Amino acid sequence: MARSASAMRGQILESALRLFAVHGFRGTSLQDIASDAGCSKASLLYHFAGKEKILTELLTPARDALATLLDRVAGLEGGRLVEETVVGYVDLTLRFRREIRLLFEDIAEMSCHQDLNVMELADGLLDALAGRSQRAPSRVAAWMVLGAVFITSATDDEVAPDEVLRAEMIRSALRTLDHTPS
Amino acid sequence: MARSASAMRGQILESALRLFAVHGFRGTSLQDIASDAGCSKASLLYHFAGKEKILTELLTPARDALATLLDRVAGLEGGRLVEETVVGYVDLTLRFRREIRLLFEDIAEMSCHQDLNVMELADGLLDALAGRSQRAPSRVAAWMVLGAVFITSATDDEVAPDEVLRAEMIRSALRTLDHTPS
DNA sequence: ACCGTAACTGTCCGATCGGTCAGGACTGAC
DNA sequence: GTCAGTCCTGACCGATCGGACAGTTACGGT
Repeated sequence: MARSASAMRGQILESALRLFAVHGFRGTSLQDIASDAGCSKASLLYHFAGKEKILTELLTPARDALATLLDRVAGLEGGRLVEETVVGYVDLTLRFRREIRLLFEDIAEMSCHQDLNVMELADGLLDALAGRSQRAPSRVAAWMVLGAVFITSATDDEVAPDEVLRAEMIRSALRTLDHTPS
Repeated sequence: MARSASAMRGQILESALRLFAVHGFRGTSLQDIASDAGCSKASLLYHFAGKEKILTELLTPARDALATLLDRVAGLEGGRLVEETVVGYVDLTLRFRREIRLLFEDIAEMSCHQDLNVMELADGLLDALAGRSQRAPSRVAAWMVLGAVFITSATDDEVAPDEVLRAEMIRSALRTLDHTPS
């Protein structure tokens, strides 16, 4: 029995992060976390005020890191601003990969579980976007376009009128893919 | 009372799509849908074998449209392939905007509900990525980079080694933002 | 040795949710 | 009129989940 407060807390957070990243937040019960961490459910609620507080504590470091990045680039402008922001943001997402994954797991599980097998189609789309290339740069760029268009289309309409949004999404996507217009 | 089978079914699907897009799939109960559609929960389960079947029927048109697109570009290659795929994919996401939104609502709700207010930070990040510009093209491109990096970092590691992934994400993101390296 | 306190647990609870079921209401065919 | 079949419902059920609480165990200071 981990008789140190911080030891058990750490164990709980570790188990929660792993389980959340596999089954999603809503798909993981307190009992699941407790079993994995090797303690009782009541012990969870002794260390954390509630299930959401566990998630909060899990995501706080990422939030703080993002805030720090924004502070750092606050004084910059022009090319330096964009470059520093992009590099910082990429590094940040890679560092907090598991945290981001847990946010997506609910979607992934939802898309797969149905009879409609979306994953197979996503592979085909990825292939086409990469121009059937298997090279890593092409694959990465294809993934980025897939995610970019997907998220942007879910954006509030107020960002841009539909026609502008459409045109810019297409142009930006082609730029991402390093596609020189014919 | 809609005494026609198809009328009630349509009403249920419409209510479900709207509620799912606001509260997410898991955040919407059968009772919620029934109340909104103006029928009993039991009536839902008369028309649909289960909650998941409602989601399936809601997402099937989008799935089919994607499959059709992939079929259409199956014979193409090179520049034509990429262009057709991008345009088709963008049009498709815009057409099924609400369906996509429902997939993201679980994430959005999770990110907002906490004390950690991520949305405010996301605004700041968007601003920086857009180089503080308020022009629609810059804003759209910034949104795309935000989504692209976010999703790609959650990707399976097998797509590319971390260092390659990092370098390509940065380069692709800067291309997306139409940023000419200094 | 004693005691206060932190760490931990078993047990119970209310709420909610997805789903079942027997039966009522309506409609069209004959 | 009646009968079959579709449409719809109220009531109920089992399971699960997040959370509350009283009580127990272990430990550190004195």
